[in-house]
Parts: sequence; structure tokens; C-alpha cells
Amino acid sequence: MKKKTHVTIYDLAQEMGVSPSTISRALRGHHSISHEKIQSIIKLAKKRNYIPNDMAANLRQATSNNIGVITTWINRNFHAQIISGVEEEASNKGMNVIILQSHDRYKDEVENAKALINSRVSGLIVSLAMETKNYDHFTPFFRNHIPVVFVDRVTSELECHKVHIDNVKAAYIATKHLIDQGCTRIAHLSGQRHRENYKLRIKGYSKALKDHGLEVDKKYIYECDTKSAEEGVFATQLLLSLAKPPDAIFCTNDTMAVAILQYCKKAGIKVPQQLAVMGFNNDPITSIIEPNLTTSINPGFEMGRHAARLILDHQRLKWTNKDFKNIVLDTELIVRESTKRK
Amino acid sequence: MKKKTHVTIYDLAQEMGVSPSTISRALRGHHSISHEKIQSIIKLAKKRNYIPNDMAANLRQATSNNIGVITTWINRNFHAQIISGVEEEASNKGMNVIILQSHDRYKDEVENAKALINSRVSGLIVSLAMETKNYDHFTPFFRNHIPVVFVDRVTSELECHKVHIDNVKAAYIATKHLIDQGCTRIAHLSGQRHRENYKLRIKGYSKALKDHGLEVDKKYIYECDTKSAEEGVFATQLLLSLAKPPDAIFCTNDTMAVAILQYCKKAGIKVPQQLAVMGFNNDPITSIIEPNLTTSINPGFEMGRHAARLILDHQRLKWTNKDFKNIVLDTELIVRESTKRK
DNA sequence: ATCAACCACGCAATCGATTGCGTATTTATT
DNA sequence: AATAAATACGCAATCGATTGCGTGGTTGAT
Repeated sequence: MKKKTHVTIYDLAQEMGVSPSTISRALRGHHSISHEKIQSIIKLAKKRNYIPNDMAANLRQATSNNIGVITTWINRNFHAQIISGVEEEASNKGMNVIILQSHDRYKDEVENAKALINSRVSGLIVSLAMETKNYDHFTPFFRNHIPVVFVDRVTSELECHKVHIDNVKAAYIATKHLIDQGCTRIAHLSGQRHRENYKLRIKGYSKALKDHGLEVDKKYIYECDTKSAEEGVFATQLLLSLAKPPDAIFCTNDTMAVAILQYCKKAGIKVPQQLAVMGFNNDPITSIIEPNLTTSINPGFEMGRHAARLILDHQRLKWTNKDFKNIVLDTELIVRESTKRK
Repeated sequence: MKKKTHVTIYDLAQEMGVSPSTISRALRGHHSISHEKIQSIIKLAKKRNYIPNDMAANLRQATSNNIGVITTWINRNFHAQIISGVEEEASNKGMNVIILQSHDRYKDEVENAKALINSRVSGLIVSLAMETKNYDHFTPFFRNHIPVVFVDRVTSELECHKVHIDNVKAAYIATKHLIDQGCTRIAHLSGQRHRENYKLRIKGYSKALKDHGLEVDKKYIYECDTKSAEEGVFATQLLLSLAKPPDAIFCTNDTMAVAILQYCKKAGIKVPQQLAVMGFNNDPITSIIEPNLTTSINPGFEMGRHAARLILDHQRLKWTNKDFKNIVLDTELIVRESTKRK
């Protein structure tokens, strides 16, 4: 006995005594099908529990209704925000979102890219892994005219859509705030410099120092690997053991900054008097930790929405591979107690 | 001019002078193709940047290599953990994860279910929306033998795979802890009772009270709608304005508990002496807020892994629709300062 | 020498929906 | 009245990979 499978338009066609084309057209409301026929076909489809097979349709149309997302860690607030934004924008246009995580590893990112191109996503949204220095795994997308959007973790080595913040400016403003509070030995816990975000933040940080007559001391810049709580504390201990320990630490994420605050509490270091601490991203924890953490808004959710919209627009408006959008979103410094010295 | 599209096995076949079948078999390492031919085909495929079209393969094989996930809010820590677990387990078996959020709305959940059945996911993982009381939108999955796994937010109205914790026990242990600390008027901020998790927690809470000679006062049980920070504070204010205000509040999530701690600080209410506060889920914030929040571990990541594994096993072992697994994971009470009265 | 068992591969159908082109019947236009 | 245009639908190819069945050619066993 043949295994019973899903009901198809052929089944409906046979039962109605019309052709499959008519069923297909009726179900999509094609104008050349009479109104009554459309109604009765819809009725029959419901009755027979007909379920359209998107795969078949997509194959035929050489498209797909899903957007691929490669992120580093889904369970980090900032990235969850991005995904949430993408999903929100995509799903109300009938698009599905396929999510893969790279765990900040190059190898995983390559695997993910391969999986997504194989499944013929109609667009790709990527937040680059920390490790990634080579971008060849994205060329199949370009070659096949599949739009790629980088969010937050972008690269200037590739020409394509980008959604990010002005990292130089954000870091400059953050650093300037510390200077304004009277800090003179400001350290910076950054990410690895080859990842542009961090390079740019170092740039903004450095520029702010120079602009205000402070020298940039390399010993004060620590390039983190994982940017984990542990690493933040480790780096802080290292910095505080210097001959001239810093009187402020500007962290490139909130996780480290919060960990430092906790460490300071244990170690009896007064924040912000002895050490001003500043984070980045505006995670929910920043307004819960005591003292509250000064940080900068990094609009993950909005980034996600914009990224998804770019994919959608790329399709809809049939952009060529030259119409690359570069969307720069606003950030904002949120001043809280961890840096208020005055 | 014909628009240039992806390279297919037909293109490769033509160039090699063999049939498409041979290409297909070679690429999948079929034994009936000679070893040298396999090698040269692989080489050619690489040279021509051949990209397999999973959609075509899936269509033919009446399967798909993606798992659908319907969650409530991606950007809530607990749910992000679940998704992360699913992705982790799925992706190293070559499966992709499609994520949709219901925002705790019934209507969205129905839409999501429809989208996922249309895209022919090979399995569905669901954490039910708060609003959902009717489960008919899942019957297409059952009818088509697509495995469905409920995680955390399960329902007893449907027979299928489930991954959750023992909510009665967890709530019992939590409540007992408060009793042990000398609390006698223990309130409970719950979710809507029709969602089983919350009903069961209310049950465990009530049982603990009764078992220890305390009466269950309905005024002390508040069923939250959104379980947001605001709602938590609102409910607390309500409870504290009672003739006999509670001396402990057991919240069904950490968000509310943390908000209450913050409120208490402002309002000058001493925690835990005047009011003991307890959360649920063990979000990262719980160990950051001061005083640290007592809570219960809710193993989201592990739940996600188990759920994905069930889908995978269901496929691999060709389970029938009767082999339903009910996985109950361990929880653990994490006692911290917010309830330590002794 | 003979029959079985492989080996290496091709043919053509198949998965389910879409769509360009063609046809036959009406309706509208001038 | 004659041509144009719209209506209502069917035929068959198509998207790209998979696979049951079939066919010659080898190898091995008895």
C-alpha cells in the first residue's frame, strides 16, 4: 500500500475535476479563475486539510521564504535582541528566520554559511565571529546574488549592506565622559583588534585621550579574547597591579564591567572614586547592579529590524549588487553611578 | 539571454559526460560509483562552485532538514537558553533551526504553526504562549506524523513529547524554604492558571503551606498577565496594602522578583526581614542584584538540547506516534540573601 | 564452462507547485 | 458586423536532486 502522504493540488484537482493549474491559481487568487470556482476550491482545500508545500513552490520559483542569521551566541542579550528584531520584521512579511550560532569560531561560521547557502536562504544576516579574518565563505552568496547584511560586527573588507553604530564616536563620547569626571588614567578593555568594532572603539578612545591632552598608554589597552566576566576580572587585576594603576576602566561590554564592579566590591575598591567603571551595550543588568553601571546604548533590536528590512527591500526592489546600504544607528551614553565622580 | 542561475548536477553531468544520477550518487559517496570517478566529480564540483540545492533534495525525499521552534520571546533569557540548546544539538546533526516568536499571543502562535507546517519542518518544538487554550493548530503536525515536543510550557491536553521540570516539586521546595525561614504569610505571584506550569506551581506552593499548618489564602495568590517588572511591583503594592500583608513573596519568575527587590529598596522595606523575596529561573541577574536573589534553577539550555534530541531520535528511530517521551529535568533551589532570615 | 554476484552507471519517473502559451467562449467597442 | 479584449481554464515543461529498475561487463566459485 502506498504510504499516505500530504494532500496535494493534484488530489484536489482530481476531486474537483479541474486541472492542477487551476487549483494553484485559485489558491493564490489569480484573476483568471472565476470567483465561484475559487470559493469552492478553497472550501475543498480546507475540507481535505490541504497544506501547501512551500518547498515545492520555492524550488519552482528559485527562491525561498527564509532568511538566514548567523550570530555568535543566541543567549547573549545583545544578540538575542538582534535576532528578535529580525524575526519581528521578517515574520510579518511571511518570512521565516533560520538561526545558527558560530560561538565566535571561524570554523563554525564557515559551516553555518555553507548550510545556509545550501538551503537557499533568500538573504543572510551575519554578526561576525571574533575569530573570523577570512571572508571567502561569503562569496557564494555574492556570486548568486543573495543579499548579505552585516550587523554590529561588520568588516570593511567586503562591500555589502551594513547595519552598525559609529563605534569611534561612541567610544569617544564614553571616554570623554570619564575625562570630564576627572579621570586621567583611563584603561580600556577591548576585544581583539582585528575585529573592526573593537579597533574603532580603541580609535575613539585614543582620540578622546589625545584631544584632551592625555597620553595613550598601550599598557592600558587590554584586548580580550572571550570578553567574559572572568577575563574582565583578570584584566582588571593585571591593570591594578601596574606601577600606575588606572583610575577608570572603559569596558567594551557590560558583562566584564559588571564583573569588575562585583570584584571591586569584594576587593574593597571604591567605585567610582578609586576606579570608575563603564560598560557598553546597555544590558538589563546595568541598571540592576549597584552601583548602577554607566554604559552606552547599542540598539540590537533596531539593528535586527533594519537588517531584515534590507533583505526584504533588496528582494522587493531588485537591487543590484551595487546598491549597498550602510546604516549607522544612534547610540547614547547612559550615565549612572559607576562613573559619577562629581 | 537566460538568466544565469546556480550550477546544478545537470551542468556537471554534461561537462563530465556522465548522467546526473552518477553525479548525485558520487557526491553522496554512493558505493556503486568508482572511486576515481567520485574524486574527479568532487573536484569538478568544487571547480564549478557547485552548491547542492537542499530544497530540491528535501522535496524529493519528502523531508526537510530543519526544525521549527515556536517560543514566546527570544530576548528573554530563559527562552534564549532553550533556543541555544536546540541550535547546539540540531546543528551538529546537520539540521537548521527556524525560530518564530508568539509574543505569548494565541493568534501569533497559530500563524507560526501554519508557517512551519507549510515549510515542512521535520519537527516542531513549542513553548506555549500564555494565551493559548486551544491546541487545534497542532493537529496538522500529528496528522502528518511530524513530531512535536513541548518544552517548559507544556499541556496535558495533548499526548506528545514533553520536556519540563516538576513544577509542583520545585514550588513546594521553594515554599518550604520560606516556611523554614520563619515566614508565615507567604504570597505567590504566579502566571495565569490555565497555563499548566503556573497551576502546578500554585499546587506545590499550596501543598507546602498545608503540609506545614499554614492556610492557603486566595488573596495571597496573584495571577499575573505579563509577568513583567511593572506588574510584579504593582502586585506587590497591592499585597502590601492588605490588612495582613505578606512577609514573603514567591515569584514565578526572576524579572518580577528583581523588580520587587528594587522597589523594596526605594520604599524602605527591609529584605528579607520584612519581606522575603524569591524568584524562579536563575537568570544571571539574580546573582547580581543586591541582596542576591534566592531562586530555582530552570534548565533552559538542557531543555532545548533534550527537545532537539527527541526530534532527531523520533526521525532516526522512526518512532510511532505512541512512543511519547516525557522528560522531567531536575531543578535546584539556590538559596541567597533575599530569603535568608536565619 | 556456467551461473551467481558484483560493479559501474544510465533511464526515466518522481517530489509538488508554478507558469508560459494556447484555446474556446463571452463581452465590449466602434 | 467585425475586431479587440477579457474571461476561464488546460497542457506540459520546469525547478534540481533522488532512486527503482535495468543493462552490459567482470570476477569468482564450482
